[in-house]
Amino acid sequence: MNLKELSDHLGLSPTTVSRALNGYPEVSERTRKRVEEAAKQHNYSPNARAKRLATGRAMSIGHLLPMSKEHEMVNPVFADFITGAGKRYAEEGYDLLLSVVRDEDEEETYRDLATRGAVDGVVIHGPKVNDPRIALLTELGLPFVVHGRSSEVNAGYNWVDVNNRRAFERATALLLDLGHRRIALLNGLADMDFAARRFAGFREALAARDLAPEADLISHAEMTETYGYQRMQELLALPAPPTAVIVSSIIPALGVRRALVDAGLKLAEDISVVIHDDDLSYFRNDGDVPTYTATRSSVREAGRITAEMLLSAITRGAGAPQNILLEAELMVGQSTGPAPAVRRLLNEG
Amino acid sequence: MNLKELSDHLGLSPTTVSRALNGYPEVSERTRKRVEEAAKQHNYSPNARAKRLATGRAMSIGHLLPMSKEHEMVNPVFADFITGAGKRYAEEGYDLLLSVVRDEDEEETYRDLATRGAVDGVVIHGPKVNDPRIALLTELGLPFVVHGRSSEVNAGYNWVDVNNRRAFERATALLLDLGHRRIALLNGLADMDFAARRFAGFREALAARDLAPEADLISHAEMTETYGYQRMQELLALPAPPTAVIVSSIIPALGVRRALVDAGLKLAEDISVVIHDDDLSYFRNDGDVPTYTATRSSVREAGRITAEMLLSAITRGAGAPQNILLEAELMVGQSTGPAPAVRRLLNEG
DNA sequence: TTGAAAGCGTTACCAT
DNA sequence: ATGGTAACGCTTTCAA
Repeated sequence: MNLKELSDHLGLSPTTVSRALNGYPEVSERTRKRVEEAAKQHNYSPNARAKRLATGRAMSIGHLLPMSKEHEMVNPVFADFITGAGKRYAEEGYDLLLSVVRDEDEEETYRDLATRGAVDGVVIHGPKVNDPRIALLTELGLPFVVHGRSSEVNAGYNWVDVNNRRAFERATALLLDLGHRRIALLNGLADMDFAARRFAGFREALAARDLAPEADLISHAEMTETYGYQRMQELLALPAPPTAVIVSSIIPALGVRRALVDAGLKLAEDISVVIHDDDLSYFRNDGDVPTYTATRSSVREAGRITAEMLLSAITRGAGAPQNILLEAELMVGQSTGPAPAVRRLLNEG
Repeated sequence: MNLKELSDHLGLSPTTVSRALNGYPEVSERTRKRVEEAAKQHNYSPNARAKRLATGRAMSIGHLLPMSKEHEMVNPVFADFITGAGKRYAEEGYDLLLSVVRDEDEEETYRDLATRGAVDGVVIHGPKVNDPRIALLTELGLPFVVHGRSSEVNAGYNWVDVNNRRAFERATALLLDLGHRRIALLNGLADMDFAARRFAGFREALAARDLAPEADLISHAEMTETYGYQRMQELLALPAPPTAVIVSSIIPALGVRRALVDAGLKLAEDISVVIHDDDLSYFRNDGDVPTYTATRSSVREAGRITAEMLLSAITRGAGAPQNILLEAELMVGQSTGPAPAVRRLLNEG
């Protein structure tokens, strides 16, 4: 059933029926009631295709996941994020369009999306330190929000990010306070913005105590379990192994744990491990496993906030760029102990 | 730039330009060339909203993820699957619409999607043993493909599934051949179709040797690391613990490994572990970690195949239901050894 | 408060 | 081979 049929059936004009259904004030309460009931009864909802053409709005939001040729992994955080955002879209009658786009045809895909008018705005995932998509979308005039930031881009733009720098500064400071001096960092790929900010926080905590990061304790790579396993083995083989390790995600942390177990080492006693876990919700450990968890933020809530910001930019117009920085919650578990040498002193004293 | 402007610019009618761009045969080669060049130069692509209304097709496919109130976890396989499917859609000019729908407003969401005409077809994820969505979509006349199956639904419908039954039958048979008799199964939620089929394969392998599954060795739960950890501890505490364990996913398997390590047990020597891993691709272990891997299938390829089937159902009409059963590849690693008692015999002999 | 009619930007039918 | 025009199903402007 379409609008014309429904209005014929009611003995009203399509105009009035449309108005009644879209909450226009100039329609009488009596008519509105009648129309609404008839619509429900005949299971009518306006044809999305016609509505989109008539209003000039796509009523959909694009979520664009970058995927380079070498690194085909999709961030696990994504599923949770999209759940939160999708819910908000649904409330406002928007659809969520998902597109996995390879780096190489990035520009074409974005231009096409804009000129086709398939979306009213997009969310950018996985921003690099210097991400070309921001300039591109600005040029295209397509409203967007970045999930994360792109530090080397100077222009203003909308973003929602978690305070990665601060989270890693606090985690590092925690370990330093426990007496650790050789702290390893297993970070994500160096060109990812979140990884750069985490590294910055790490460096700042050290600098505050006049310490400098040691190159052989720092690594950047895609966050797989294998990475954690192999890297931890390398670290243990160093002349002076670290007494503590900060891991950028739960996935490589699983590998780290395996390497420690293989080496017969005990968490918190022989070595301290701090994990940052945007990802933890995915594992649903219910507070059980990694007791050595350090920080966590609600990924789903971030999705909701991002959606909110984008919808606002679309409906209420661009205005000044909006930025929201979410603070990660610090949780300290039993796998963070004093440095071995420190504990020896404590025991002796 | 829209069609009218482009055609004015070329001194042609919109009709001709549209035909040239859509590959109709009745347009002269010379004109087509001219039109194509002008379109590229002016960065013209037809407005998706207008096209959709004119053709009566949404040119988009919905992917519908169920999410119950209690179990908010999104299957990690999903990201890979959607990448494969999305690529195929893009090739055919279709957009991918993603919707996370809660069980409670399932019916309303589906009806709305159909009457709004927002999609030309949908892919159903995470089917239950008896999934009401199949009857609903059939009634709505919306083309669909199920990723997985719904065993207790008798009507025909399109599906793409991996041979879960066979994979678990083979895994179980492998362990039985190695001499194991007390084999535990850590399965997914009992009402999920994939879990039911895996259990069926497990039972069949036992039955083929006149063995029956033992209730205290079987468990069904959401596949978290915690589940693997706690369940493995329960199993080890049994009067007669299992000599082998089959785990339905890599996630709980990580918990199983942790429990074994905690208990001071060695894989393959003290206990055998077989993991089924649709999920493994996500971890990108590059053949390193779980050497105790049993089966694997290419999730991305499954996505592509599913997309292909749905597009065919949409464009070439419904026809007879299509079904594709993908075989899982069996890989046996070093963590599957003979049963402890068996090995003792071998050593003594 | 209601209705008629003009758009939205395509595609597709019918002429030429 | 090309063009005029209706149609797709809504929203929105202008009249009444």
